[in-house]
Amino acid sequence: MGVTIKEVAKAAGVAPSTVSRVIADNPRISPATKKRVRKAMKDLGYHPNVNARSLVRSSTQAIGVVMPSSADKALQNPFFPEVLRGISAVAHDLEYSLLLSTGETEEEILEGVQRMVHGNRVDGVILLYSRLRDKVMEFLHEQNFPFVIVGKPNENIDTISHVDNDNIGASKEITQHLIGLGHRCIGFIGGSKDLAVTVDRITGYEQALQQAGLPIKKEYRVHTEFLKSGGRKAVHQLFSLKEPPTGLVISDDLMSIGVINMLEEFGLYVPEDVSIVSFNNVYMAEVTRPPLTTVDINIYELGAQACKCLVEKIQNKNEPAKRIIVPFEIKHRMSTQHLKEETSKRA
Amino acid sequence: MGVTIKEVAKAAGVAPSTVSRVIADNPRISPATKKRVRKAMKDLGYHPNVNARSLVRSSTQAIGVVMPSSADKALQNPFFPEVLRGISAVAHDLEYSLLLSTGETEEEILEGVQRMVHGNRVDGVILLYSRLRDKVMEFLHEQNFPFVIVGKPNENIDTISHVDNDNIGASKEITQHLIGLGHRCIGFIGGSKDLAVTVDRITGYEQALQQAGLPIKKEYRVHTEFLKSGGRKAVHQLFSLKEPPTGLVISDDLMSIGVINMLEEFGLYVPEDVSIVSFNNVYMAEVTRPPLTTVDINIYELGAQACKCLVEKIQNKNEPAKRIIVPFEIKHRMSTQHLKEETSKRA
DNA sequence: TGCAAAGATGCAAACGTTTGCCTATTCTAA
DNA sequence: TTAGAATAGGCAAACGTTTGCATCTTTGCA
Repeated sequence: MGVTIKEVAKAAGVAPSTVSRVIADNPRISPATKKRVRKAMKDLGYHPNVNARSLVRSSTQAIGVVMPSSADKALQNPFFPEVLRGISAVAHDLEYSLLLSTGETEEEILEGVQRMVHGNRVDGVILLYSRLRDKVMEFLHEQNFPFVIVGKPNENIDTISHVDNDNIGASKEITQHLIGLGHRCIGFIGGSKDLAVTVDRITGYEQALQQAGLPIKKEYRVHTEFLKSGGRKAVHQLFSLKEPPTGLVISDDLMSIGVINMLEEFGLYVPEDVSIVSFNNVYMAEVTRPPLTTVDINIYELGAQACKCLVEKIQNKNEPAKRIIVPFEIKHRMSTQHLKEETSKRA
Repeated sequence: MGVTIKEVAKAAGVAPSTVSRVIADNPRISPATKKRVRKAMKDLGYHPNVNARSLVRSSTQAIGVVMPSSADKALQNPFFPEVLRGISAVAHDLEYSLLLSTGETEEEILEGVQRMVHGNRVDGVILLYSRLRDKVMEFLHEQNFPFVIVGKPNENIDTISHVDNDNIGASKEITQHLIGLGHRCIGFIGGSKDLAVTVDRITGYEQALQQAGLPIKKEYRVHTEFLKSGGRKAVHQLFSLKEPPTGLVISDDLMSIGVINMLEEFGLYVPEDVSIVSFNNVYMAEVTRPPLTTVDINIYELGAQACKCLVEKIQNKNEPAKRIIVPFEIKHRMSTQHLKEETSKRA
């Protein structure tokens, strides 16, 4: 079907090996020959067969991208397209292909990844999530297969390359913002505690509280998958406390939108009644009502750096494990305001 | 590095070809031998090298998925993760891998696709968008390479397999819903007219208007990329008309959310002042305020069908071109209401 | 008992590259 | 003039499979 290197060789009157070297731009081939061969390639519409190449080089020019389980709605989070955009940009530059892997269950995902690495389909893998005792991560680690995590590994943090934000710092800073506005009762809403990112953001939140001499109350913390019925109940409880929070640190913009909606049902408005800050700065955060004060974690860069880092690791097997921290930036918008007098008196 | 078929053969005391046939579960191999070989495979931890296999079979078990240009924010639309989820599910079942392709510009995307097909990286391609005179589509079509479009091709509709909704019907039906609520002045807000989906939804909208004896006014139609500054201006204009619309058909849920926000700035509330219906039923539509009345186009199924259809085409080269219509369903929620008296008198 | 048919397995070529090593030609310099 | 280096290119093996065909056993049946 396709035209092969041999046909090009014949057309150009050289040996296949010469054509191969022309493709690789090997200096041992004279400029004149190169020109001739290139013409033949163009004339015949030649394109190298990557499978054959992969076979002998035992390296595909491809990297696997592993998404979290698609069972939950988390996948609908614009985080993923955006990080993919970053990965894709540098992959394209470096002439790498992207192999995607998802599945409904963790088991399915693991299968997919195993197919990828055992079958020699990819040279390395990017993990788009980081959860406690993750099978996929364990598998890659024990296979000693090149991979990098977007986020922060829960174990082996020094031997696993990862690119992350300073989530503790970011969370601390944005919580301080709330404190600076006079809030004293500040709640935290986040996803599963198995997610490293959740843990870090709680830590930062608590650090800020502590540093300001504010009490850390367990009942101010709610963990919910993604605003499903269970989530509603939790938020409802939070605002049924004798002393409900006046400020909320929320781990994700999309959650914020859900919470704002829910609060409105209770007759509570943002930012008049409760101030909200969150994370990620997805596009919706700008467009929603009110626009969200949120920390921009630079998702695109997260992806780009991860891809760059992975390729370095692939090309040099004993590149040391790296930890790359991409800077965040707080976007001040309309979802927070100074604590109102009456409410502050209440405290 | 990896263990090869030869080593397995040696371990099992058979020829490589026998091992190969065991992998393929060829009936010519006796059950006893199969068992022995399988044991050897397991013991040695054998996994076939897909590149070698692809080379001789000249078929990778992979399909390419082409996303639209990531330059605009459209990629942040949950449509894509969802359709990917559908594709991924059946791909996983059929043991196909997914190769992703995006790019900032159309040129970049085309490059990516060419690399995919020329390099023999994929057996077929799914296009996740359909726009007028699209280079990628033209390329695939003239190469006679197996592909299917999610959406509706603008040209060669009978020779290009595609899976789509009845967007004309859906749009007509949802517009009729608005009309049924007493609305007489109904606007349409959608994306680029180059997108087949936009055209269809306009058509349905106009059919409903016409059938109800309502005038079709050009000034009621606005096309905007995605709620950028230009979009704001257009919506502003729309509501500065002497007779502004009381109902809006919007081509995408995310747009709806933006529009609702914008209207609020003008002191207009949904659904009290203007009723809104839109398309897609993304998860946000349920959670936003007010919850959106929208047509559920069953995005997951769109993806699943596309993948299934593509694989059929791959496995049987002269499978005829198909057109698959997945049913829609209108989700009635809170973004519409009966036209208020005063307003209807105005007309 | 003999022989064809069926059953089970092996041989080797082929897929399209890359690359280590060899060869032939041209240069350089003593 | 010639040995040796430098330059340019070719040969053939190797990568790990699949598969058409050949081969060797059995088996069944007359």
